[in-house]
Amino acid sequence: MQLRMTNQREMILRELKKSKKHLSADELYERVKKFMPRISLATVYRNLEILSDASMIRKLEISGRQKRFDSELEDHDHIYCVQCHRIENLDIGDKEVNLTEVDTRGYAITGRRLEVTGVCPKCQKKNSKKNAKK
Amino acid sequence: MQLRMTNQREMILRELKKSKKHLSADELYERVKKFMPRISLATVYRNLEILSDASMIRKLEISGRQKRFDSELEDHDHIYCVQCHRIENLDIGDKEVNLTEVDTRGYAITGRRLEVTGVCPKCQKKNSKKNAKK
DNA sequence: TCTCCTTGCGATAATGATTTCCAATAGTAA
DNA sequence: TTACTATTGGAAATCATTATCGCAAGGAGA
Repeated sequence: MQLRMTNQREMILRELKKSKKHLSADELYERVKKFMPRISLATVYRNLEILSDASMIRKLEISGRQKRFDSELEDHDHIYCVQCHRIENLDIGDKEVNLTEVDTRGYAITGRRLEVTGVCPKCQKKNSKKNAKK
Repeated sequence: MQLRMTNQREMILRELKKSKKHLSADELYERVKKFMPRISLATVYRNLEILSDASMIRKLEISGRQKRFDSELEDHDHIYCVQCHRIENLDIGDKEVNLTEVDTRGYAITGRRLEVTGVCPKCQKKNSKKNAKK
């Protein structure tokens, strides 16, 4: 099957790259709709799937209900707020675990990442306000 | 609120511990149903939520659509088959990244895990058969 | 024991995210 | 132009999960 770079597809890719964040399909839909008011949410889903199959973007299978997509193709690590579900990149420098020393149970490794969970500064602030009220 | 250890709750906990795998709610439902044919899927969901709130089990927020649950409470690492969605534990020994040396962006850290993705031995075998046919 | 109150149950409806279906449209190649 | 195929928008369907509801069960206290 031959891929066509349609306007919709191009716009989706462009907006994802522009944001530099880990957007969900409907967040991206809201952004793209500003330029293409008639685009369908199904088109966004469809193209995110196609683009990640074609390795032009990356699908993050982390964190709860919604999938998130990333225009950064390199493996990198994430920190994830358990409260507001924000995901941010984590720079751990050269401290990564050397997998060659680990028993990987016969798997053919395709990727790796460190997922750290926690409460982000914003939610911490929110929580301390709440607790003060009580 | 006072927790009662009902038969259903006990059975769910027992089956999860017995399996030593990372089961989804409906997989667990199928197992428990063998002993309690009248149990409701809602009860399984409800109790998995309650048990993980009570820190008696752990909810894994990884891998695709379904949540998975684990009776192992300690933080540990996983390897995940991108093809059949199997999850297994990964023992990386003492080679873990020391987070105190990492900029965690002001997050209050609650957990961490290394996620390695790959193709499991079974799927590799399946794939080589397929390719041979072609 | 009887009564009140709370917790938990099973069945089912509702929800939210994602996927599929389908008829219409738009690129592409001869 | 014509024929073919990929892609679209919109709506319906699906899948996992959660909420609701009426009822049963398990104390606690009179």
